[in-house]
Amino acid sequence: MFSKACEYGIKATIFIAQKSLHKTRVSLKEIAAEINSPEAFTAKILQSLARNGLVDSHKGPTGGFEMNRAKMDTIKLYDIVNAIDGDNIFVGCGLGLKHCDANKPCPVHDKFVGIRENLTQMLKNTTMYELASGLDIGLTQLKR
Amino acid sequence: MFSKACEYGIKATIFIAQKSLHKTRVSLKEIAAEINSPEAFTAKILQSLARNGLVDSHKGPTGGFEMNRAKMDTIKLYDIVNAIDGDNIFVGCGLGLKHCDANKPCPVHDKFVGIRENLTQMLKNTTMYELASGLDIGLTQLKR
DNA sequence: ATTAAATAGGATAAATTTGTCCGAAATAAG
DNA sequence: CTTATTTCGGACAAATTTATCCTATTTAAT
Repeated sequence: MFSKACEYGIKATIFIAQKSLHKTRVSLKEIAAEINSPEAFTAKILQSLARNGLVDSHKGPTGGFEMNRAKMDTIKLYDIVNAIDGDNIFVGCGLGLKHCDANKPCPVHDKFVGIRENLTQMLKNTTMYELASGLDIGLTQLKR
Repeated sequence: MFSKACEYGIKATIFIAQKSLHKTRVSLKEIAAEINSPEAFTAKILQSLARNGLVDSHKGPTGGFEMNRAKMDTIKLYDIVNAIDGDNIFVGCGLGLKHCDANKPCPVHDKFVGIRENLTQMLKNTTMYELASGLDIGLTQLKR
């Protein structure tokens, strides 16, 4: 459903947010170890998220990644997915047609409308804070 | 959501089924032209679907692909997707974890359960006949 | 039998995604 | 100021997906 890059990006962001709940900055190394992802590849994804303002990064010793509480409430899962995989999953045709809509639908158009809407709304309604909290209290996991 | 191969496979199968409604066999060339797909690549996909018994193929002059009415009613969109892309989209973890379930859920597990179930049920409930009919009466399209 | 038309299948190539390497830039601390 | 630590960013490499090419096999028709 999501690209590998997006999976890593989501997991990394949730972990960063969880640590930020405790005012702790995390390094790339810690992140990659925690979410079990290739370090250099994860770095690329985090750079992109940082450039897009979805996480904050700091260079130098004691540097690393963090996310303030305001962002945790503002930024939705949707924003992470959209930043990494783009909006094709939200708006594109299920069969890859360029011009597919209610007027000129592909054979699966109507079948997909509802599911896509559910997915989009779910992602748009899910805050990073919510995901970080669940992880923080041990309700959810990022490994295995 | 689906791989390119899967998109081509779905479109090709629907077209084959539609033509079979009129007892007409279609060649690879016609299929690729109709669904706007690379011919040789489409051939690979159709070979695989034929090996799996999802479409019937015939060699030689007047040969081509077809699907009898019984299969149209039996075979679901689910079967096509499963044959080409496998079952990861139906059963795999949204974040790619190997061991993610209700007991040890990833942060998005609960959020995805419903959506995934909707998708699976929809694909399992959609027959090739239904899709072929919609195309046949001009309600849907495979191009553009 | 011969021919032509069609799918089957192996080998290969191109494109994209995933992953690695290394030097540059920033910055905290002594 | 120097050093060590960390992210940044470009170039490169590997793996996977997508796409092509060519020959073999099957089969209908003459």
